[in-house]
Amino acid sequence: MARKFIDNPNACSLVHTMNIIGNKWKPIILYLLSNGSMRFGMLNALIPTISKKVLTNQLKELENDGLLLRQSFAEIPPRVEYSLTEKAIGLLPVLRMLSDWANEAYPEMEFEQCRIIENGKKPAYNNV
Amino acid sequence: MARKFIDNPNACSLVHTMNIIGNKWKPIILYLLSNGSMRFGMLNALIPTISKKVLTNQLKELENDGLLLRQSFAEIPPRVEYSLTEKAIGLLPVLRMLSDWANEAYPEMEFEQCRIIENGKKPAYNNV
DNA sequence: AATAGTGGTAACCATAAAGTAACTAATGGC
DNA sequence: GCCATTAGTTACTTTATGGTTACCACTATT
Repeated sequence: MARKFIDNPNACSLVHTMNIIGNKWKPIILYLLSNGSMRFGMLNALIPTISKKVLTNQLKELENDGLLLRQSFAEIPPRVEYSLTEKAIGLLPVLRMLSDWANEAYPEMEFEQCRIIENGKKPAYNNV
Repeated sequence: MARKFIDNPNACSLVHTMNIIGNKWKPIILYLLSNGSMRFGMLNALIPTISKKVLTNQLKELENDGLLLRQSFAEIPPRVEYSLTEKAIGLLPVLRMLSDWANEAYPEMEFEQCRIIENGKKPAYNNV
């Protein structure tokens, strides 16, 4: 009877990290918040290809995982500010390394602007 | 008329990296290959919760992105060895940081063994 | 003659993730 | 009275991802 799990502590913490940040939008969100807090609408403007529904959802998950602080102000119209927690700040150098790696490993690519999914097709990444 | 792309070089190379390794299986595969080459069947045994179809597919994508070398030997029964390229080796310290981060950020968790999806439910990560 | 062993592939199905459009609450300004 | 504003939510549809089972090729062994 075969094992039904991965039996390796390092692989497992890696899996855990990837479960938290390893998707299409979360690293971008964290990166954009690295210079300070930002409102929902601003995040949506900087990532124009994400839908509001999904952005809401990603922010909620990041908050639940302890990476984001959500501050809601009792104003009309509403104002909500998102900022990084200490946990997330500890991740920033790693994110930086991930992006540096792409620049080194794929020097022929120019990462000026990127589309994130256009018309439901891959590539999720595309130079413009 | 709104932008349809993300206008930030650092975010874009980050997106690119995550498109390459930011999914459920790829970081594990790379990690397992960090000690040397390995056969298809061995990878499958060490990641018992992945299906052959998906493993094949992930290996193919990693090969296409220049992270894996695939060596097929003309033997019966067949033997195929996968190993990391230089590009992938450059990624290992980053993977290590990702896993270290999880250990620091979530000290209450014990990453001994993990299940990767059970019965189609999250959590994708689960202590046993 | 049947079976085991390896690294797949094909057809088909289930689930998860993401997208779209319309809608809401509460207030200020015209 | 009407519209704009913001941060969402809801219901519904589409796309992507992953899983299951069966099958293949080729040889050695029983």
